[in-house]
Amino acid sequence: MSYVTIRDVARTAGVSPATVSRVLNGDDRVAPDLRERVLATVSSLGYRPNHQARNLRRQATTVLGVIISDITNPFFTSMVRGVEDAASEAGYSVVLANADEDPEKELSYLEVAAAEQMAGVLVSPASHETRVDLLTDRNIPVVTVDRWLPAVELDRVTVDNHRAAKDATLHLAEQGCRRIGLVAGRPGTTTGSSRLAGYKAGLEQAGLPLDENLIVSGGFRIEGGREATRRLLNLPHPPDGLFVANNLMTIGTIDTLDEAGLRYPDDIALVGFDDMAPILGLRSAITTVRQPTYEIGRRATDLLLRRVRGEDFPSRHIVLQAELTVRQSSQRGGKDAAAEPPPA
Amino acid sequence: MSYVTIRDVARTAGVSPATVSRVLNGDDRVAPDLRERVLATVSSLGYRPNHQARNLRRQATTVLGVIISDITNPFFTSMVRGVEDAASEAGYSVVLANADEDPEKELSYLEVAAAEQMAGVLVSPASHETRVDLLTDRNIPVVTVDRWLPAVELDRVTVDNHRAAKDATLHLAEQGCRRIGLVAGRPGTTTGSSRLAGYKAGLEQAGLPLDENLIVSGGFRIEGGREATRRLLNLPHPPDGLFVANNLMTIGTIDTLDEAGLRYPDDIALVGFDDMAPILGLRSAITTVRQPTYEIGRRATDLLLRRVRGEDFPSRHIVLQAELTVRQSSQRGGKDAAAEPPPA
DNA sequence: TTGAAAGCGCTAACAT
DNA sequence: ATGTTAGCGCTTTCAA
Repeated sequence: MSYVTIRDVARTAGVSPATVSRVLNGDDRVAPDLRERVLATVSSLGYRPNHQARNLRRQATTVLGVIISDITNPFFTSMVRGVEDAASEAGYSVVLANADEDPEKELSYLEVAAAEQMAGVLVSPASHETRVDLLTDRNIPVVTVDRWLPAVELDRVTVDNHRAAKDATLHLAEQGCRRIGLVAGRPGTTTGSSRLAGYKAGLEQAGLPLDENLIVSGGFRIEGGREATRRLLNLPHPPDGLFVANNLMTIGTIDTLDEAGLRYPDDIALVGFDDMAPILGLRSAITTVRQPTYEIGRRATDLLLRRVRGEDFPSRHIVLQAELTVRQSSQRGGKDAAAEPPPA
Repeated sequence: MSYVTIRDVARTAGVSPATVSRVLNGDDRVAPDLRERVLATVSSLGYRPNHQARNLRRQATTVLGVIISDITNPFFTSMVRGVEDAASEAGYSVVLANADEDPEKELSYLEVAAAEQMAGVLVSPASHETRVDLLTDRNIPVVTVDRWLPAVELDRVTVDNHRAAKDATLHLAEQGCRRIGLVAGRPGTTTGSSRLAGYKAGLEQAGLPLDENLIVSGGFRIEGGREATRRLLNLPHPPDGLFVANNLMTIGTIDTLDEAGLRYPDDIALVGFDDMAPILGLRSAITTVRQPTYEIGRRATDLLLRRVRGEDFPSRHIVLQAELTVRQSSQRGGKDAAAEPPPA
């Protein structure tokens, strides 16, 4: 209401609004003296451009949206670093929205992104029903990260969840586990089902029987991990190894094992998915499948920016590799396993 | 370009744009049959309002910004939950920006917030020089959270850092520590200096001498905590107790202590600031000062929304209490201290 | 109760 | 090289 507009600058500098606009947008053909005068006026008046107006006129923004399924998960916050670096190099800014694994919240943020005409959006879908069409219908490019939508043909960046889960399962089998339990992820997400499928493939390749009782979902949340682990421990034939399908659930699992007085790997071997910043990798020494989180963010953003710039190409599926990092929690029988007991 | 505007709806429904606008904004005085027709057309055409245009006209948005100083810090992500709940109840959406403790990044997000004309902004300032004037000059309400700006009179929500740090220090003294080290926070933040001051006050009250060598800054980051702890351990007279001024640094400290083969509380008593989601409180059993993160987010947002709605009142300083939660890492001499050694 | 018209701040086509 | 003008999509007086 009472702030400086491009008109004010123009009047004060004694030029037309168009000239001010040109200077501000780096248009070459403006006389040096005028440019000088405009710039001086801009800073003396403290002029700040109004993006809403600019965007409305240009029909384009330089803001990228990231709709995250759970902001308390370090996987995403670490990924965001990669997004921000890639975006800021290209002159875009990034705003985040937290869907909190709630399809309704997610929907409302998709609507915000559409209504705000964001230049492009990165989504980690909370379900298979995620309404990305709200964006694509408006020609707003979308790239899915981490998870993807089977029903929609879109660019995506993921890790090879199937292989990683199979590796983890095989590793447990190699350590001598015969009954490997799975604390599974959220049903209705591709990560959840790929890791489940990889687990099954691992069992098969190891020649171990599949026991459905050994599979319990923890919904990718800490509390879910806790409950799922309790259920598994209370089984008539409890597992001798555990593969936990994400980092948050691993926290819940560790806590439950401690509660039950079970030690890993001695009483039960343990492999998690995703590091927890450096935390899980620390003194807890949990074997985990490590994802290249920063890289995921960068690659997804690079892809998104190409779409934003109007490039047209068949949809790309970038699949990065996740690596099993073996630490103490899964190493059985080795004399090193209990070599360095953490302080009480 | 090729999407549905209010004009299209108007034309198709056989009314004027003004009428469509009225229906969409819940204006009473529209004939029921027209309202009916408009609504039907809106959904059949798949019309979505363009916020940029609306905001430009109204000179107001319903988006709140949160500029976070470090998104990988669970303190902030947990706080954001409170922000989102309070905002969505009031019909506002929330976008986050990560300043990453970098004043330049922070500045660029302040500019984004101003240019996007956000309704209000929550800021946790990265330094004392944070340019909130970019917002306040445009009459965009700002509330600072966690940290505040001494040079600017603004609403703020913080915890009583001085008292909390004093309590932590006194607790260590009571456990028999005579040389209490401080892994201090970022200089140039109020949290950093309040916790430092509280530490000094605690020493004084405990009758312990102040030794400047025992104070090393870790800049609120994991790596900083690691380095600061190393420096403290290498002192000619190393500390027998450690107060670490935030959660990320506590991770670094724990790691360094482990590396050095030092056990806590046996070799050195340890108190951290902020829980790390539930992680630090888990089997690591670190004594911490716990902040009411969710509450901080809620209260700050409630305050911000009152300003957004135009309420005028003297600037409020809400100070919440942080509580010392005593766990094993600081309890010396007690027989319980090493009762439950975590599994290797 | 409804419509016509103006204008939010900016940019871009057109004119000079 | 610079200015004039129109208009992005929407809301809101004002008039009818």
